[in-house]
Amino acid sequence: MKDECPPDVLSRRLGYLLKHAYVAMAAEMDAALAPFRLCPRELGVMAVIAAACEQPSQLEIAARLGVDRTTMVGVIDSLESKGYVERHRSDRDRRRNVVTLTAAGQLCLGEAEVARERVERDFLAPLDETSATALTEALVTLHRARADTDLSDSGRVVAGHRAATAGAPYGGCA
Amino acid sequence: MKDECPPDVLSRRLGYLLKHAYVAMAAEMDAALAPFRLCPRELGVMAVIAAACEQPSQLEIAARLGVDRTTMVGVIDSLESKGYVERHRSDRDRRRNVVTLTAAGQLCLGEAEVARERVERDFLAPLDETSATALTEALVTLHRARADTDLSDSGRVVAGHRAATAGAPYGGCA
DNA sequence: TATTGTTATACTCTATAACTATA
DNA sequence: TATAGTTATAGAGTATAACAATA
Repeated sequence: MKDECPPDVLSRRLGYLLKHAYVAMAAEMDAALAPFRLCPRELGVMAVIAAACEQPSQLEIAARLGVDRTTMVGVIDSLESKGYVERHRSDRDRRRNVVTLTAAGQLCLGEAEVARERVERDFLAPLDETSATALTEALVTLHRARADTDLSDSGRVVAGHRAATAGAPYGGCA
Repeated sequence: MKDECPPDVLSRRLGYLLKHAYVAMAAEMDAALAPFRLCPRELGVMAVIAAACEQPSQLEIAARLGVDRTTMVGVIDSLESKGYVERHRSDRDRRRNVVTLTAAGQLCLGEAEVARERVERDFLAPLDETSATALTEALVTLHRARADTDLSDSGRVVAGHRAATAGAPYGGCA
């Protein structure tokens, strides 16, 4: 087991750090949500539904999460098969599928959100409170800055997102 | 275009923020490295080779980057086809493929690293210097904490990494 | 018997295009 | 003609298992 000469070629690179932070968080979130038969994306869908004033359609949910509408079909299928959501044809516009939480879905959402918050707390546990807050605030600032520039560039919030994620978790190689 | 009622159901969630920060960074890195015919992972491989005291084998490079040795074969194939690296059988142990940078590879690495640093600077541009430093330091702290616990848990640095990334960039749904 | 590199295979996730129905 | 949902297909990326050469 040989040690590296410069103690860290990679662990000072922002891309490397972000990637590994994200992967570690995703793994812990997957594990924490497994008892609820949910993945992080499904929890996100349910949270979006619960937070919306008017009941959102599949397309609106997809847009807010930055996923394709064809992908959303499967996510809703999965949630519906578990009894957490229901599809209803909109009366106003019969093309739209309005998605609502069932009672079981609302109950599950509440418990799963507690689990999610615990994962986030545990994840930040190695940091003191000042650093943890600074990290979160910095990420929020970066997220807002990116949302602004994306909007001014193309009018589409998720522009650039799709291309970057095409089957390539870490950035596809040639 | 309807606005959400609570201004941000998702953008206060740590998982969401980390995911989007990583995806945005990966997209910009991909674009910045494209002129060099490199992807971020390939740049990482070259950086690891350049930083190692003794010339590393494919397996050692793979271990340091946390990727499978079967995946490393293709990465080295790609770099070799571009003339950036060469494979040599180790004299000491003829099973090992020692990977070295070519002159073209060293030149390319130097220029690509400049591009990478520019991407990282641009990415942090929306933050003041204090926040940018705090973000980086927090990520380093979290990374080290995770490396420590992984080591004490199983003796394997990349434990948990593999399972989390199996074909599921954002955490696979059932 | 264990390790390194390699290949082949299967699986997951995503995007693209095409189809249906509604507007 | 355009939009919402759906389906089928193809593509990228990874892990798994099996194999050859070497230790």
